[in-house]
Amino acid sequence: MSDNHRDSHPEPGAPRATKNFIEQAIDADLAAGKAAGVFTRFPPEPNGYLHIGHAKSICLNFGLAKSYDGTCNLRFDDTNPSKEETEYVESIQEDVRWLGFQWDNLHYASDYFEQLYQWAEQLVQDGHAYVCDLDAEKTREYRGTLTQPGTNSPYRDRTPEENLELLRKMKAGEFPTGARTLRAKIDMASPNLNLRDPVMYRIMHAHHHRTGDQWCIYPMYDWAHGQSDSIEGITFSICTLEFENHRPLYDWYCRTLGIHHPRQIEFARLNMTYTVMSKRKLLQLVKEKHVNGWDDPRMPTISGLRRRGYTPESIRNFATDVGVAKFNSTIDVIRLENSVREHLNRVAPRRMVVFDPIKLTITNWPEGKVEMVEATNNPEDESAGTRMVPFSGSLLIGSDDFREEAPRKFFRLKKGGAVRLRSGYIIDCHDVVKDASGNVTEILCTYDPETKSGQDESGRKVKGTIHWVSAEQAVKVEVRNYDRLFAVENPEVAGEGQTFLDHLNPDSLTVTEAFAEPELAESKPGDRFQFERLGYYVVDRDSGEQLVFNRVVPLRDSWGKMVAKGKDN
RNA sequence: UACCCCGUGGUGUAAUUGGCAACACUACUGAUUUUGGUUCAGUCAUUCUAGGUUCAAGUCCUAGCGGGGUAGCCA
Repeated sequence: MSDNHRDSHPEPGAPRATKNFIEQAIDADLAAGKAAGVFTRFPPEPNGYLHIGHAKSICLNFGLAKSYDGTCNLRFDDTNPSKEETEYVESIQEDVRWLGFQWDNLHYASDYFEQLYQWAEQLVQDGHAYVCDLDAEKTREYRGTLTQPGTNSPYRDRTPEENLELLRKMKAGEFPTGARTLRAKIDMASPNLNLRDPVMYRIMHAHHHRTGDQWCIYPMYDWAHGQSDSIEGITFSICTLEFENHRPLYDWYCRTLGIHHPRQIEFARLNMTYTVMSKRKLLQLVKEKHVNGWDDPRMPTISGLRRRGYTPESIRNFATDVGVAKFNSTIDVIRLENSVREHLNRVAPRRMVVFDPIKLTITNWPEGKVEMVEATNNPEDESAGTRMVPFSGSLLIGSDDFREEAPRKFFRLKKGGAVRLRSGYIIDCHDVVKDASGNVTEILCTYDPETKSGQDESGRKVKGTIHWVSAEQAVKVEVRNYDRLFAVENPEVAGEGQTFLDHLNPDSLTVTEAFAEPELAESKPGDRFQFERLGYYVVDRDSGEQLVFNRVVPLRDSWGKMVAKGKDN
């Protein structure tokens, strides 16, 4: 096992150097014979799209199963028909698969509704559950507060016979929505509010995405989740911290029913800077059209990251990298961006694309001549080979790469200076052409024929290398430069009368036209490239006649940093 | 102010379970470079505080401080 994270490019679930607290707990249980193996599950509610936080949980659950040679199920926690939709069921499966995981079994909590009901009758008959007629408001009043104990429901002491009859009538649809509940009979004075006679079933005359109108009573999370785990033979039920207070109830149900008892272990959910992670807020962003759908490349959803150009491998690496603990931390989004940079640096072919172009004419180039020059596809990977790029006397370069007058530290092209054209020749700038208002419209250079890339024996050295395209052969493309969706580290912190929406970054998307080397015309949606000296880009599915590229993430830019700090001269 | 959980560099995670505080990322320096990318080297800590146990405490004990969670017929 390597202790070096940098050379670990894990397959799904590959082992890491040190064990996290969950693995240590598993080791202990396994050694003590408390668990027969590692059987986990990923249990999303199909009421929204999966996001990067879920990715952490997916990597954890599937990863644990893989490294311990166990199994991991995908189970939809579909116990609330009013929120759940088939659309979400499908997107979730797609996202899990795309991340590189395959579940051993696909289940739905709704598959267990009948079994759950049988167990409910058992609890009723054993005097562990009762039908309560209190409405929602009264139930809350009777529950007490954080500092005061609750009081017993007046319906708490109904006989098992009476309860059974009422429960059957509830199930048969004889009462309206919200009229009654089935509650576990535990302890209204418990300091843990989850144990103050929690509701097991509520009446909802609603259409369920899978069971249709078969049921009008639906189990609550606590009543469904642990039992579903139990039925599936789950041994370690991994969930997030907010369920910690639910564990005593989880245990109570399994113990009281006398069924297989998985161990629930909680870990801290992922928080990340410059984004929001709650399903409610993500839904709001979509519904109010602050973004263009769930898979908008600015969204932290798996589908958004996919469209943004993130690779599954980079997300898996990120998940392993941030680790698992119980401390409520916030991960710097830079780490996510780094993980995709690190991967794409190794695998993305390089291409030259010019933004905000300015014309550059080579005055000593033979009229009309086009020369094909050889360019390296990826200096990090020799097997990626080379490609041919057309070079001519009429070129386009980025206007950022030229200044008529420039400070000492400006290594790019300036009047009277020289620079290498990537994969081409060294050129010397001797003059510029300006329009009436004094703006440079054309740069005039000569090229040095002795300095052709790959066969340069001139010994000439220049400080800068810039990219370019041949004006005639360049392909016009659309570029969508995405940036962070929010302008502040923690959008949740909003001032008086503000919401997280007030922190949306107005510059999260900048669309521009750019000029690409012709090779790029062949690319298809999903293809990823490094635009040399600029960043990583992916072909968007919106591409048609004209290609559309999304910026995954820019390259590190130490020059830009110097400029920002005023250290550029 | 009830109960539960958590406090280790700027960030996140470790520390053979009582034995030299480590790894990664960021930031900053420098080197290399036909991408101001990549790569390489270096720099950055009173382990929340105060006591205690011990030859030895990030780790164990006590008290305090700080952060998070919990009062859905949501999950």
